[in-house]
Amino acid sequence: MARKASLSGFPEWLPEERLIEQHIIDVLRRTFELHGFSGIETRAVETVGDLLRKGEIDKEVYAVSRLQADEASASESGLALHYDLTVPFARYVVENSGHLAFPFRRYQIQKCWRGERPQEGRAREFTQADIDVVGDGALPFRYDIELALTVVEALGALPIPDFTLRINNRKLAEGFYRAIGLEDTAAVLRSIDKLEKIGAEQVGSLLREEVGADQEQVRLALELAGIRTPDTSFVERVRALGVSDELLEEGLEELRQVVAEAAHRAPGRVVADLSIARGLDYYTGTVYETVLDGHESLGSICSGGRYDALARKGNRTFPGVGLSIGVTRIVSRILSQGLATVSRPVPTAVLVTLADEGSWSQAQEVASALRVRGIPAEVAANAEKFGKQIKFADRRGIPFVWFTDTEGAHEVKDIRSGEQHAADPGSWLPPAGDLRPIVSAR
RNA sequence: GUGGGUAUAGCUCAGUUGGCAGAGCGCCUGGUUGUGGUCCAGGAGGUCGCGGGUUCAACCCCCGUUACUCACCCCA
Repeated sequence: MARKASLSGFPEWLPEERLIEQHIIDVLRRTFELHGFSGIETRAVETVGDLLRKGEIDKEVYAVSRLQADEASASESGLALHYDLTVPFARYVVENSGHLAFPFRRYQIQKCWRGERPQEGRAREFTQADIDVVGDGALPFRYDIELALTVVEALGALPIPDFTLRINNRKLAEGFYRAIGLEDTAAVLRSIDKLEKIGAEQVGSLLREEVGADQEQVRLALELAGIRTPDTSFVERVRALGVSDELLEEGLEELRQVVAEAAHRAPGRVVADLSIARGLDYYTGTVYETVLDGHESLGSICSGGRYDALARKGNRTFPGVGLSIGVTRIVSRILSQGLATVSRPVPTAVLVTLADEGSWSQAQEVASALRVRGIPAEVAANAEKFGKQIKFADRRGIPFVWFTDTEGAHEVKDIRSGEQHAADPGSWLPPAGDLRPIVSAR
């Protein structure tokens, strides 16, 4: 279950829990690199000016300053911890544009900080795993498809339940709402975004109150948002609403391409969901959101989209498309619901015991001989009774105990089965499943 | 920021009308004198979140406070 942290919202895991988190980070990194994304790390702080440029909510941002602040440290003033990885990446692209080859694809797995009220799945300090592709001036639409397929593969390799990647397109939504006379698309999207949570009727009231929509506009908006298909059949259903608009058509075609290819390459994992809005207003095309099936209340575990101007430098613009995976959100749910298990809680595979106090050095040689072949081993610190040394291993979940008698004969015991036999430190290997802790879905 | 809940042993939790601080699990020791786990016997372990108040007497009642937690908001 989810453990209390000493400070709410700043989770700290036990070793066996951390093994699960590390496994997830390892899987994501491996998948991203298989798809050719380069890893980068950006500093923890940005200037407040850079962070707020995207119009985020400033009260969530943690400011950073020295306790003994003085005027001389003006260059350090106005620093704050980043609350996502997109804004720092945008700055990084601008600063290093001369050294990067575009389109540039990168992954970035780092802590982020937001000063909000914590709950399960929402921490103040959390890890995000981002992938983005950014172009110089233009970025082929095809990347919108590729990014979706990459995260589907990455999430599919994690010890989590089935998930659904829901995809929509901002052009489609904006074109549609504009065509039916709803000009404040941002406000419309904010209301539509609540559809799953509060239901169609309440959203209808919201639309009437917030944007002054009439009966017919509410009907059409709700009809559109109610469309959810695992294939390209959403296109006909949108057309059947009888609304025509140039931007709407463009969005329809883009979404059709993404869903067609995704349905082909990752069947069952992707749906066109025209209710997906995404709060952030810098998205300009494809938008993604991912929920764990049966864990919808947890919220999105992976979301993102296309932005025409991730960054600007002089008269150059850098369009991008990217997704963020909420590592901490996923880990906290895995732990609270026991969705995954680890085969043992420590890295150690073998405890090398001591027959007497004088054999410590010899035991270290045994351990070294094992480590050379990649077998994690540790040596007992004292020549306690064997019963105690075995118990030491048992409590920690170390599966094997090594004995060397005074004549130098070696034996290894599997303390789960109790089996014990002669073994050679230079050639013995544990079963493959016991070499390292293994994380698996329950 | 708004509203609800909780706080007692390492962990999970009892604690009656206000009357000596409890259980299970875990831990330590011994039985078993250098091969654990089961069993038996014994043992250690507490600022009852913190600060006030009422009372002969407070874990219990009252006030305040802090932390945790759930929901709203928002999001990964």
